[in-house]
Amino acid sequence: MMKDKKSDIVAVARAAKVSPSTVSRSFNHPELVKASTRKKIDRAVRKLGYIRNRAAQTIHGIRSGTVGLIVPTVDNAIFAELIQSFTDAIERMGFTILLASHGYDLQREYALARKMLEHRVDGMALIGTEHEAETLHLLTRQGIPSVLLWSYAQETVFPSIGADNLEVGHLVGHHIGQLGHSEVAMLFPPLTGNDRAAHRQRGVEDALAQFDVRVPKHRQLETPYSVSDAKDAVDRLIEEGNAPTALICGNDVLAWGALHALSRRGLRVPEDISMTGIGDFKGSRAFEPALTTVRIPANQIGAKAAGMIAERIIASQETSSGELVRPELMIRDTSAPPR
Amino acid sequence: MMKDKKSDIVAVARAAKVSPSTVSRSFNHPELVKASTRKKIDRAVRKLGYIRNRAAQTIHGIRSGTVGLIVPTVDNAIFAELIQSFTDAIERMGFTILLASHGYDLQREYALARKMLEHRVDGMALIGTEHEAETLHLLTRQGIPSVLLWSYAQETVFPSIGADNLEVGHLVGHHIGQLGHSEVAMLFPPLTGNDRAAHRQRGVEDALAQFDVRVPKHRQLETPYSVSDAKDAVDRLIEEGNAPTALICGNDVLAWGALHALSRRGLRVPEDISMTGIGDFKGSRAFEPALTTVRIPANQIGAKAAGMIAERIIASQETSSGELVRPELMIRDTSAPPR
DNA sequence: AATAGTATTGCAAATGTTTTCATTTTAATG
DNA sequence: CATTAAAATGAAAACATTTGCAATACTATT
Repeated sequence: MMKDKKSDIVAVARAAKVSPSTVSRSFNHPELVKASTRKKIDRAVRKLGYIRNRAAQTIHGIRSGTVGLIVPTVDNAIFAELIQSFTDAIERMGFTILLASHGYDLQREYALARKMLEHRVDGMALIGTEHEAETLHLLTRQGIPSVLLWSYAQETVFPSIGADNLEVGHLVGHHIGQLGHSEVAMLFPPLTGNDRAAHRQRGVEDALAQFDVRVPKHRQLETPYSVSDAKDAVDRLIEEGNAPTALICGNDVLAWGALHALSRRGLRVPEDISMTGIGDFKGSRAFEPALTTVRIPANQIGAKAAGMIAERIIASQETSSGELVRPELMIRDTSAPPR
Repeated sequence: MMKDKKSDIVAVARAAKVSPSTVSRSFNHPELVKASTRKKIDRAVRKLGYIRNRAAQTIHGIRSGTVGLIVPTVDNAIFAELIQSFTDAIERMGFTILLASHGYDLQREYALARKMLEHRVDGMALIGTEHEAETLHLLTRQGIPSVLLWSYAQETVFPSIGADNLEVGHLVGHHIGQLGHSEVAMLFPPLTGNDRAAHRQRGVEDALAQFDVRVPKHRQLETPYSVSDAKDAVDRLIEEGNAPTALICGNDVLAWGALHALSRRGLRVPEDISMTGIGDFKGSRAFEPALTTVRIPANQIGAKAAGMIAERIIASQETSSGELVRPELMIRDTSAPPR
């Protein structure tokens, strides 16, 4: 309103009758300034409504206090949980998050990473291990502490923390194979630019192959991550009379859609068709019937990644080379032997 | 790696054999520098891997190019869609988003807002109309263009864009009342610090009152936004033999959980119990049975809000005083007259 | 070829902090 | 009360840019 004049550190200094240096110190090294002056300064700050300008600090090579997080999409149960836990943890360490999403377009991811670098983020977190060489190169060249979330791989430039999606896929493939299914269908999202999905699918196929099970082309469904698209796709599959005895879904969201389709068609799960998801998102356990899926602990991954990146930022430690999080097969009510 | 020396604008200038001023200009006012010099500069930039430092620009009163977005939580279908559309739109306008979540704690919201101001965000977006006076005061005093998303109210300090949640609640209440239900239960999230939920519930009660329907205490369920909590709560309600003929849920997530509970209990929807949600999240239409709910167009709200805030930032326009988005009752398969 | 006008460029000041170093104040010691 | 050490403060340089103004280099015109 009125006191909008200008609130820089010198205005505060003037109001408190001290020098700007002292004001600065009272913020950054309070132990170096006398308690009484600190009090004066605090009063002036309050009176003027002064707010520190991090941009001006950042210019001094001081950390900006921000961490960039680039995800494929926010609007998806998968990443929502991950984003939440990551931001919570990173925030607790005093950082603020710069968020952007690229819609599974890795070129776009590069552009976004650049933009974040312009903002001088102290660290970067990306989803998955597959990225443009350009992007990775940019990050290493600028020496930005970075981590890759959600999937794990050994040979990555940056530490990755997450599950091995081949193993994840293997888990469900093996489960279904072992139950004795031979008529299997798969429902996955588009694989390009999505190492998670690609590896999972391969894992499933490899595991199934051990049981001499092949999934024919016409039973390999592909839809975006969307309940209704998944529902429609499965609905069509059933209508065509191609119903398998087991349907393996690339993630829980797709499985939910598929479950709805079967429900509408009057097919019983798991009696008529077995179904598996991947992710164990919130809600999958509560689904009726409870979904058999693979648990990938997003919370844990987010929190650990945050800790790891903060560590790398603060201590410049090159230490940890990532962490493999083990997925867990959650056998619930949607999978059973074929009749 | 090696070329890590230091890449400031003067290094670029040196490499291109021009003055720093010219380099700066070639970024900010390219039309003022000769094409050939621009080319030289570009080459130097590329060679050195120079990345602009927005912090240093921001110090000149130039916009930081960031917008703060503070939400109650990310990990929720409700906000996920909103965040996605808002960030997409705001990004398209050249801004980057600073994201934080306060977990329905408005004191925390204040602290987060402050932190964002330290980063000199160009604008702020908050969810809902209920906030600490402190927060609002802070924002106005600093003259930060701000908008309130998701719910609409007239008397707000900042323009709000969203639905009138009284109306939203009224819509479902009226629908259920008109169908002839008198044994009604409600399932809502905690109301404190959540104007959306509070208004909706009041709207429902008001509408029901017109049909002389009262919802007794023991049929007013409260759980956090969680499918499984909702499921458990409804499960308990049924078990106690208090089954109503209609269950009004504060949002779709809760309705999903409730639907699962009924499914498990073998109750048929809508034959035995009618059910309504609020929000029309992705997946509600595909649910089996398809959920009767109130559509609040998150995409639209997010995009419009982004436009509005960008406008206020760029043109300093005080113009638009917000926008009321009309909710739409989506009657689908979960509501019917009581038997 | 000289002139005027315009297009480019550079210089230097300014932006809001932090930090090093020097100076002043305060407290402790003899 | 003088002396010394420690504590507190201030002055000025530094950080990476932008920008107003002045200087220089072109271009077209006569």
